Amino acid sequence: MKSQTIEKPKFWLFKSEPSAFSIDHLARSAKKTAPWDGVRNYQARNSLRDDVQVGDFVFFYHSREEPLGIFGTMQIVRAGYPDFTAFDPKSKYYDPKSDPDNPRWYMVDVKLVEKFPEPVTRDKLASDDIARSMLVMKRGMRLSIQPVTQEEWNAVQQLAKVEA
DNA sequence: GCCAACGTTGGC
DNA sequence: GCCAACGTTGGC
Repeated sequence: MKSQTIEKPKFWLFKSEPSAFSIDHLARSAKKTAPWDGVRNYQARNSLRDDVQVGDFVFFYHSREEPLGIFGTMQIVRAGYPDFTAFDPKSKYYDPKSDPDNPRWYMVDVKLVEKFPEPVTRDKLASDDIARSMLVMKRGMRLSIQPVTQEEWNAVQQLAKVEA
C-alpha cells in the first residue's frame, strides 16, 4: 500500500478585520486574487510557510466588526513565499528584523471562490453541533490562520445554504 | 469602548 | 531560562 502518498485536501480559516481587508476587497481585486499579507504571528507563519498548499480551501472570516462570521470561501493559488510588505518601510506591516535573505514572514495568494448570500455568523455557528466546536469559536483564540476539518467544512457549507 | 486572554519582549 | 511588563486581539 502506498496510500500515504495520497494528498489529503486541506481546509483552513483565515481571519481578517474587514476594515483592513474584507471579502469585498478580495472580490474587487484583479482576478479576484490577492496576497494574504501582514500575518505577524509565528504559529500562523508556520502554517503559511509549511502547510498551506495550492488547491487548499479556505473560509474567509471577518473579525472585530459586526457581523462576525464566515463570509465565503477561497482557494489557495500560490503557496508560501516571503511577505514583501515586511521589507517596505512605508508598509504598516514593515518589520526591520525580517531579512530579505532570511525572511521572517510568509504569505500565500488566495482567490475568491464564493461569497455566501448571507454570512454564517457566530450565532449560526454556535447553533450547529459540529461548527460549534471549531477553533474560531473558542474563547481567547487569536490565531489568524486556523486548520478546519472536513466535517467542519461540510457543516459550514450546509449552514451557508440555510435561509438566514 | 471595555477588558480578558494571549503572544512577545527584555531585564535579570 | 524565568517571568513581569507590555502591546495586541477580538468577542462582547
